[in-house]
Amino acid sequence: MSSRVRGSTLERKTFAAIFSALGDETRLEMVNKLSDGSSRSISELTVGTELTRQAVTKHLRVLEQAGIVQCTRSGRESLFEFAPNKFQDLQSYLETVTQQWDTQLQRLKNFVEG
Amino acid sequence: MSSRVRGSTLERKTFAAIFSALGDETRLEMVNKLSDGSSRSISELTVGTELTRQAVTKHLRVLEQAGIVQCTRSGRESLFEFAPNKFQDLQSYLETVTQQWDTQLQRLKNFVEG
DNA sequence: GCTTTGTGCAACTTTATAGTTGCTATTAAA
DNA sequence: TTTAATAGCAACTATAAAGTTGCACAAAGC
Repeated sequence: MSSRVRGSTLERKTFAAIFSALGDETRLEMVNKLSDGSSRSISELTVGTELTRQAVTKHLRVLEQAGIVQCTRSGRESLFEFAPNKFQDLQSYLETVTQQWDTQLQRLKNFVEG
Repeated sequence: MSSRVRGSTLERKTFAAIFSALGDETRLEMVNKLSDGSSRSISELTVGTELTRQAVTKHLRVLEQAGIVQCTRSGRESLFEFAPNKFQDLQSYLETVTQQWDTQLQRLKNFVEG
């Protein structure tokens, strides 16, 4: 059996990693912040949260690992910015699954109706 | 600050739960199986996996809790089937975020150029 | 009635994740 | 050149998640 998902070159494992990275309120909050296109330092992203800088750093690394954000070093700062590619991959994945479901359901309907 | 995500009535917490439920290879595999529209029992869904029935049950309950699958009891069987609504919610969410990103990036571009 | 099949519940182990504290290094500012 | 700010690394705790085993119970089948 193929470990790939139809309509994409990404493996199931990769999708799971992306979903998992987004499966946390704090990280969704960060993604939401960064989706305004600006890049922010770890300290900036820590302000307004109830977390320590180190906790925020860990979350950012999880997002980076999954490819949802990108990190560049500038001086003494680590700047993070949103990277939309993986989001588009997820959209494709969700589309594929729902389309598959639609198609098969229609097939079943046709069969029942004769 | 609002705990809601623009363009949807679902709270961030709910989205996190759905993403989290999909953030597991085994569960993605199950979703993939069930996306053919048919409903299957726990035993059926256990066949072909390396897991015990109880482990599979736990995974299915996680998916059910997140609203990704539905469960109906029929005789002595618990039948699970795919429920696409939450998938559509996710699609909306992803769209919203990427659109927000596009918009803000365009705004930035206009500012720089203008 | 007895057996098989499908399931649920509870207790337990193992491992991963979230979060913390403490220390060090580097960059920028005074 | 001290001092502030920004961050990385390592060790640690606490909690959640994944998976197991064992037992009990209801529904079908013989």
